[in-house]
This record gives sequence, C-alpha cells and structure tokens, in this order.
Amino acid sequence: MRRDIFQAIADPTRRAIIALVAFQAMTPNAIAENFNTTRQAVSKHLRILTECELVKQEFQGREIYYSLEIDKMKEIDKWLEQYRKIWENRFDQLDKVLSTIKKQKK
Amino acid sequence: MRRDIFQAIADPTRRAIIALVAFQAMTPNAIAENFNTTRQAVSKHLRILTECELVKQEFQGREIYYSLEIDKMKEIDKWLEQYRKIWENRFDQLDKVLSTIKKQKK
DNA sequence: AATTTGTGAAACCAAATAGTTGCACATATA
DNA sequence: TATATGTGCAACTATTTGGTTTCACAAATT
Repeated sequence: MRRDIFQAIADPTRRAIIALVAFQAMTPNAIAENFNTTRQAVSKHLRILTECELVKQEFQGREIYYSLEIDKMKEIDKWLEQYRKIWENRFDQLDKVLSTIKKQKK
Repeated sequence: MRRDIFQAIADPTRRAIIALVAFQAMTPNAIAENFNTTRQAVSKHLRILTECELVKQEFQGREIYYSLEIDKMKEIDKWLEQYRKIWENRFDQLDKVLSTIKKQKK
C-alpha cells in the first residue's frame, strides 16, 4: 500500500471529495450523498485521503467531520515548481523574441 | 482506458520519466537505461504519457525522441489554482492576526 | 543481401484498485 | 432499556495496472 499524494489525487472521486471538504468540514454521510456510490466506498476513499494526510478528522460525538489539510496540497505545488520554472523560462524567451521584433520595427 | 493527466502522474516511474525528458529529448532506450525495468515497460509508460499528451514524439529515422509537453503540465497547475487561493487566504488571515498582535504590543 | 538495431504491440500474469455486501460497535434518541 | 443512527472494517469480486516475454517490422549497418 504505497499511499502517496499523487496516487491519492489520481482517482476522480477523491478529487471531488477534496473539492467538497475544501470549503467546509463534512461527515462521510453528507459527502456520500454527492456520489452514486455507497457510503462505504466513500469511507474507503476518506481512509486513503486521511492516511496520506490530505484530509483531517474532527470527532464530534459519533460524527466525524472531514476537512481539507491544505498544507499537504502544497506538496503537489512543490513538485510542480521545477516545471513551472521551465514554462516561465519559455515565457522569458518569448519576451526576448517580442522585444527583438519591436526593435526591428523601430 | 480513462487516461487523464492525474492518473498519468500517479506512477512514480512515469514521474521520473517526466523529470528526465523535461531537460532533453530522449529515446526509449536511453530512458530505459535509468530504470530497473525492461525497455518494453518503459515503452508502455511512454505510450500512456503520449496518449494524454504529457510528452511528444519526434521521429528521427528509426529513433523516436520523447520530450516533455510543458503546456500539459499547466493543467495540473490550473487544478491547484483553486486550492492555492485557499492557502493564500489563510496567509492573509495570519497576516491579520500578526498585525493585530503587533498593535497590541504598541 | 544479410544482419543488427530501435521500436511498438500482443499475450499473458500477479498485484493493486474501487466497488459491493454484511458486519460490529459506539453514540444518540425514544 | 430498546431502537435508530453514524461510522469503520473485513471479506469478496470484477477490473485495472504494471510488469514480463515474445514477436513483427522498419531503418541502419555490414
């Protein structure tokens, strides 16, 4: 069970759950109402998301509220960082090209 | 075969391939040298990456050079956007708290 | 022309995945 | 106290996944 964050967000249902609990903490039942699957299936997704700390649990009596652990999302951002540099560099190069064209016009 | 970009980056070998071809275009054989799997396994990963347009092929005789399609990476960035807003907002709120504390000190 | 090299694809396999049903159990509510 | 409710977990299943081996075939090289 290699439960890394990339594998966690690979499943579309899990991404939808993430989107739901990003705005407000929700119970498994409330979350499950939004999908065509059983509550147990959602529960399994929540377990995976909890295991890799993408969501956190808050116990309130017999209810469990799940909410997004936003810090963990930054790890994806961190991974993207190196590639963002690449596409920003390309923009820099485009800028150079554009400024060269402007100079030629003058 | 639902081949979306999130599923593509879920596999660690594929992320490693992405990292390799980000810097320079490489042939399947050259890529495979970096892993403990067969060339054919790498070929399958390349097929998946090509299918969801994360890498592009450049044919040169009988060799095929693979390189990163950086634009596609932006889709992940786009998905992260909504969550980036959240963590940036939280920073704003932290800023408010900090400035309130500073005021109280005065 | 014969051989080597670079590649993709098909057939097969073990493991992982996402789902289901059925359960256990603690907490509310009557 | 008896019942209803909210939840997680185990067992099972069909499908997907990542890997291997074997092959086909075109492009280079001899």
